[in-house]
Amino acid sequence: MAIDTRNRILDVAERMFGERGFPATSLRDITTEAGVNVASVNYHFGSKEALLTQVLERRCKPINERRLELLDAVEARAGDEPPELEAIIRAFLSPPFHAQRDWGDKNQGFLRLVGRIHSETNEEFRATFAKQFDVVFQRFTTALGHALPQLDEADLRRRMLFMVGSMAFTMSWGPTLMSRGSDPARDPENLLESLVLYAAAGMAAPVPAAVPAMAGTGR
Amino acid sequence: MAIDTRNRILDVAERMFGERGFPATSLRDITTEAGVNVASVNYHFGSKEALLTQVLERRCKPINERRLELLDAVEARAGDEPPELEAIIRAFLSPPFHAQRDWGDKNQGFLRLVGRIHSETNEEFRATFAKQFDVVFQRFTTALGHALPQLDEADLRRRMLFMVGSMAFTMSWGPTLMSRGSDPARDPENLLESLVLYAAAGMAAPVPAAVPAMAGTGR
DNA sequence: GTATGATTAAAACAAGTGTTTGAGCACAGG
DNA sequence: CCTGTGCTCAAACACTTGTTTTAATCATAC
Repeated sequence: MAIDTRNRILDVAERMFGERGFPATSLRDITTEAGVNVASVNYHFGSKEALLTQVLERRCKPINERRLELLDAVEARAGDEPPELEAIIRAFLSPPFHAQRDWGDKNQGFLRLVGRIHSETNEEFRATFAKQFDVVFQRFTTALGHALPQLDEADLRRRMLFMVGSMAFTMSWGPTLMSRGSDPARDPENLLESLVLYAAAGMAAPVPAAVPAMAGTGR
Repeated sequence: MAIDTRNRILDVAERMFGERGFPATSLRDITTEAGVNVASVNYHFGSKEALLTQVLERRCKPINERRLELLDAVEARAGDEPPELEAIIRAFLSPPFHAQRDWGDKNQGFLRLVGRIHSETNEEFRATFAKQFDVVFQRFTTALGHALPQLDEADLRRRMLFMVGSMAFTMSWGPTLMSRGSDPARDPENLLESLVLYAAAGMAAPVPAAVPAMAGTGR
């Protein structure tokens, strides 16, 4: 019964944190819906924040492992050549989207949760959480740098920021905002393909002409 | 003194909502820092949520008005031709970035708040808030549709989602994440230019299922 | 001067928060 | 049988939340 309670809490917490956000979800909301006692959370996890950590780790670990797997494959296939831009981006973006598909619709709230992490937790927690992504981010930065040698490091970092932003936002609100559209727009696979193309084009955009801080834009 | 109290509450609330998020910020946090009584919030604004509305409106209204102004200018300059893609995107993206510059550093928290709105408020509030953007979104959708006739509506909407996502994420966390980088990376003007180029290239990316349109497409 | 209406202040309100407690249960191994 | 151990439960804990109340204060017009 113990492992069962644990998982029921994790499932409900994942969904509710995703739907309402972390601070706006109370432990009683979770435990009531899960049909367990309030004290179970502190018994099994220690605290509300520790519960959030567990919720995130359970899903993020396989996603990030998959990302690295795919990147390994891309780099192996490229040999000594610089790897293909679109393939790198797909290796980065597809695991979370496929996770959504694999876990079924009922767990789609998790992707919203990931999108929220960046804006709902305090700085310390985020720093801890970000460690899970350190190696992933490092590996992909290097790979993208090889595929886009014309970009300096600042440009590369900025564009990765843009890519992560569109990914996080899409995972958070894509399903909701697209729900009044046609069927294909809701299909995660189509959404992913669109995003890959968009990000690849953006990444490969011409480098800015290094504006000396005052070009037009008067106002 | 009344208007003074109001503004002091608005300023502190804007910053704190941006830094910690809406649910995580208590009225007592705000009023203590602002040096006013707790009851002032309910006296002057009615409720915590109404305060958030006021905070947002005070900043968003001029931003959206500026967006429409700039779009008008772009369309007027284009005449009967389809307007230039990059110009449309710049009309959409530059006002919030310039707002950051114009309001000074102490109000930079507001942009984080805007980025957070999409993830920290309940559905009803967001719907109310989104009305402020209805006309803006409609106008820009139309303009982008003219500049990118090869995109069907679903693709266009998806790519606008991506663009808004990278914008929101950048405004939320760009300054934080870039703070350990070099100086130019932190300059809002450079960040904006990078984002415009990135978004323009992404918007103009080849459509997935369509015939491989020849590079350039004349025009 | 006082009267009037707007603004502030301290205090209390009811409800909700995360967490802790200690009694109770089931069930293993002795 | 009894003794632990792992777990669940209702209750209470101390505290914070947004909001309301009531009285005091202020500026201003009569």
